[in-house]
Amino acid sequence: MTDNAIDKPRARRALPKKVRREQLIRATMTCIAKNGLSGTTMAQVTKEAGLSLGIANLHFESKEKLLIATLRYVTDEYNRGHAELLTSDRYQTIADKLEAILKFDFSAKVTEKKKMAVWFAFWGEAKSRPTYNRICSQTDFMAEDAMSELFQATIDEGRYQGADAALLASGYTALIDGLWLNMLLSPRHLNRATAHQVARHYLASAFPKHIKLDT
Amino acid sequence: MTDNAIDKPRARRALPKKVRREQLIRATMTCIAKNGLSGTTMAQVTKEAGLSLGIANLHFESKEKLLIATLRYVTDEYNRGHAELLTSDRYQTIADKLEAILKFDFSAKVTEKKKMAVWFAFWGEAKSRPTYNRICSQTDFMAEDAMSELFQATIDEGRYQGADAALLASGYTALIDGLWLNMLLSPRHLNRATAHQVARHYLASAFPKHIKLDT
Amino acid sequence: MTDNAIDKPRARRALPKKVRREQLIRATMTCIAKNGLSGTTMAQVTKEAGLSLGIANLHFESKEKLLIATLRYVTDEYNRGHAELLTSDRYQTIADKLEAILKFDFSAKVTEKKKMAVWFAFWGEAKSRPTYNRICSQTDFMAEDAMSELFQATIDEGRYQGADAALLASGYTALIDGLWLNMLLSPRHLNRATAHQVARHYLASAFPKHIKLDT
Amino acid sequence: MTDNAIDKPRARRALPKKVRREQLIRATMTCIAKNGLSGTTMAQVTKEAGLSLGIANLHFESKEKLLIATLRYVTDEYNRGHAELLTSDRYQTIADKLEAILKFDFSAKVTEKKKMAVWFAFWGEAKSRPTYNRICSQTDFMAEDAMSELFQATIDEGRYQGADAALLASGYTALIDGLWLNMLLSPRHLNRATAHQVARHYLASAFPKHIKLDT
DNA sequence: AATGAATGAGCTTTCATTCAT
DNA sequence: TATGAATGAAAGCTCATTCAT
Repeated sequence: MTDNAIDKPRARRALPKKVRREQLIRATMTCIAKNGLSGTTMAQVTKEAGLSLGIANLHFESKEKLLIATLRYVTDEYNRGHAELLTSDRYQTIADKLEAILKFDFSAKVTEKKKMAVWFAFWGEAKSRPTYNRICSQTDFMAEDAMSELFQATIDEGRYQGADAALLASGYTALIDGLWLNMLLSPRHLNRATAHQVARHYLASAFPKHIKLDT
Repeated sequence: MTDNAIDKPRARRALPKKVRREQLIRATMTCIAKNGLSGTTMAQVTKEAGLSLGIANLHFESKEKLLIATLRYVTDEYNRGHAELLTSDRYQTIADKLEAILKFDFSAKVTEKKKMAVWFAFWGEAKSRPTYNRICSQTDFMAEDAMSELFQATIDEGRYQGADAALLASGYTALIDGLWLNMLLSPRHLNRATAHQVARHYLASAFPKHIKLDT
Repeated sequence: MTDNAIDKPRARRALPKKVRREQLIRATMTCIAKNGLSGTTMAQVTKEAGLSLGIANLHFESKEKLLIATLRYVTDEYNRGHAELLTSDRYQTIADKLEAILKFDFSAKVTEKKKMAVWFAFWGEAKSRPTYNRICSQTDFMAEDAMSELFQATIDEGRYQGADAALLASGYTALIDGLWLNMLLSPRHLNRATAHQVARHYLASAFPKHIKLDT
Repeated sequence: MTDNAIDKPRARRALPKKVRREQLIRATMTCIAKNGLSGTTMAQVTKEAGLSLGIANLHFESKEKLLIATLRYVTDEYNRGHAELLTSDRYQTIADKLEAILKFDFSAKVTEKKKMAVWFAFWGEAKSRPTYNRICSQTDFMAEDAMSELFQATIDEGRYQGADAALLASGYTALIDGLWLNMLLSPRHLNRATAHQVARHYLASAFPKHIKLDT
């Protein structure tokens, strides 16, 4: 109702499907952040988008599909960013890559309130919704697997005795999830900088030769 | 004694009330775990409890209050257990206490699926529901504060150079939250034993003199 | 909205399920007669019954089930009446029974406008709705079979040469259906008495020894 | 000739219009047969016709008008065929004409499933839709009147004592309607040949000198 | 003349809540 | 205290119709 409703009065302008879809997904994100998953109605979403009630069903068939598209929008973005970063040859050293990951995981884009709100709203329902669970879990698995590989390379390079890449990756993933959750719900108590530092500590204590505490 | 005799008539009426409330709260937990927060209806809950539809409103006034009572039931139990453990003089050493905390946080009782499902269901909605947020956050804060104190004592005792108790507590809390979340949603991928081990690693790497890896 | 809404203002009186169901079915019949099948809405039906909107779904689960219950109410009544008549030992002779059938098929109760309207409303949709088709067809089949038997007995008794009971029954059923349809839609052009006479002619020309034209 | 040359530019525009209308009407018939009257949507009809959604409103103004045009298409065709047949001087004798009527009423063209489905779909709603009723009834009246005349001629010619042309016509019309209905809804139980035979019996028993049973 | 994205009234359905019993 | 039939606001969805292109 605020940002997106630029040309409200009788827009009636046919826009490309992709544009409308994104418009609606963004409105959905705003509504979920504001009112939660169950508190989000089609009427709200379309009003937020400055469009008519029927449009959401026209482009997404059902509320459920709109919600899933919204979740996918957020997870895909993360997955893409994460994968790009890990496969990029921009980073000369493993240490650089680890730093980049940390930076990415606590970047403004990734930790945008709206996105994290969407993320956790779905996670909260995931126990009873296999589809949500699948999408959320898959994102976690992919990230964890990728991190596990990177950690193994780090261990090999640094000759860290007795370090277990899989276990460390499991911990890193959980730590990130937990930090995001706490940042989202108690931003005054845990801000981005602190959360970043906490995660850095985790890596620094595992890979002291690669990650230093003072940035 | 006379106390009992006097109280009995009252107790007869008072006890059932408490029993009914707990009966309904337990049914609510089951329903939330099965159908999610928004998918839980008064009809389901009362059926699950084997009671009549009207009873829930009679004892809790509204669905919202029943839900909050259910959340409180879970968080209170954790808080009580956690506080008891930390203030107990059962544990001779700090190391024992740290071990006890780990054991507690991954005990069968605390990580019971039903309870964690309730926990995260409310967390998912917390962004848009101040009341839920308050209850969930408060639990986290209390735990984190207590852990911070314990970690400080550990640091003092172990003369861990440059260790930051608050930061470690922040990380521990986030890690626990993240591990619970992953245990709940991907139990096949992360079981209790592994999660426990991951958390132990975290503490072991921070306090190597107190926590050893091989248990 | 007229007949049934006797105690409209806040009835709130819990009535036996059977009573409510019949109340709703009768209201549905009225609405179908007035507005057609597709023109009948839950809001109309419940208003007609003088009840609240939600009540229909409470007692019938869905609109579709209410409609089917309404159809069944009409067909069952006909089936029961027809079967009773044919198995009754009230009638001394076959001729009496044939007369009774005629009388029944054009009785005020059977040819009540509301009922015939319901009947044909469903018949009109039956082509695309297997459930409607099944119920309507079954009613026709049962009547036709019963008539075929009765006609055979008539033929045997009257020694009507070359008469085919099945064919006559097929014709009688079709004739009745067609007469009802025309009575319903053009009551000024075809009234009950005339329709009755037309059917009587049909039987009289087939079984002149049993049925006479002048009644 | 010059006529053609002049008309062509006009014809080019005029013809497509008529073609489009018929194209849409045929698509509507298919949809009604498949999905019923209420189940037929503009989107379906235009898709079935392979045209764009907006086109139906362009050519028919509203769905209601398209539906009525479709009904008229079917009834007009019947009316025209019936009238042509009755006024034709192709038939030498009254008996021939009666035979021709029978043949026509059970011809493949008239009893085409799609057409009968349309017919009865409208009949089912006719009780609550005066326009539908008028069109359906008028068709019946016209046929009945014409048959009444023909039957009178038959009676006169055959000197059938006590026969009532109007009553017989009323019965014939109802019988045809009923047979069509049963053919449509239970084709396995009543096929065209049998229905034809039933109707033949009706005429044969009324006019034995004109219509014989063995064809 | 043709398109199809956009609109929004109107429908069925759900369900927290009420209250006569 | 307990019941569950009854209520009605609010939700998702459908679809005839409109109109910029």
